[in-house]
Amino acid sequence: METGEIPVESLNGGIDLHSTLASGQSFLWQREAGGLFDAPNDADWYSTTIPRSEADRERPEVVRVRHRSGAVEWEASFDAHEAVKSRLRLEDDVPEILQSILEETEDALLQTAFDTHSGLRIVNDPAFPCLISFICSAQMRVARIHQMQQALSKQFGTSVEFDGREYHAFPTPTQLTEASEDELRDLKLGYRAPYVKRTAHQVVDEDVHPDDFRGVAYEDARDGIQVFTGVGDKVADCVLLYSLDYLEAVPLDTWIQTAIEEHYPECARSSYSETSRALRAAFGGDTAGYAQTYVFHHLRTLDE
DNA sequence: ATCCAGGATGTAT
DNA sequence: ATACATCATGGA
Repeated sequence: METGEIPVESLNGGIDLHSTLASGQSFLWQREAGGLFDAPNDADWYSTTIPRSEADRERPEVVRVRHRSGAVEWEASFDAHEAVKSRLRLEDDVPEILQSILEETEDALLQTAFDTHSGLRIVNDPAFPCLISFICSAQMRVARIHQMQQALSKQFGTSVEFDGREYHAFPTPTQLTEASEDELRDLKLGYRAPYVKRTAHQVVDEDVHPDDFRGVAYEDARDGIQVFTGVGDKVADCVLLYSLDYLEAVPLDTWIQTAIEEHYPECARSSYSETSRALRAAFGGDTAGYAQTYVFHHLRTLDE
């Protein structure tokens, strides 16, 4: 086992692992003790797997992290320093980003969301698992989306032992093509089962991968990634924001639509694309996704 | 029971 | 382009 720590407390605004990993951005982490959505304990470890390479079925790597005295501590099956920095976007200067957003829009909701959830960061998930996660997200609650991804991993992913425990990698595209629609429905994917199966086949048979859109102009990438079955504007934005490095993406889900009605009615337009442009501008442009993610998490947790 | 959850698809207009 | 029904599932 390799270990390390990455200082984050005063650097780039620190991190709240629970807010970051259980706020409906990523569905690929779990808590070592207890359910991901149970009340958090300060010293909890959060674990996930990392594909070793593009090749299918190679033994995946395992990493776990916790927040300790001003640092992210990690333990892993490999030297995970760069992977942890990348997966948690530890190089984002979050205070600078949030302050920059507030300079453009002096807004009580944003201010409250930023203050209430200090340490919330945007994640950087691997693209295919992120794509499947958000295809499954349609009309589903956060906890159940997470449950579905864990079920997919246990059923179809490669299992690997680390530090005496068994972990399950997210299935590769090929592994998912070998799942039948009925098997996917047995995992409670419902009508999303054929979307997942068809998307996996697109990756394998048509040689198109969500990573292919990395670097394409934002709106072109959002349109382009909708070639995958089950991906519309909103899911496309989630994949761009939480996996492909597009911090300007502002997924317009039901919570954000309500927020527009109640807080930003001047941003409402007749199409997703136009509303997205207006809200993106209101949320400070290039890093608008940070504002979106804070508002989403804030509104969704108001009753707690 | 009825409504809703990080919506998308197929079809008709 | 836009409007509508339809698609599973479980919790409130």
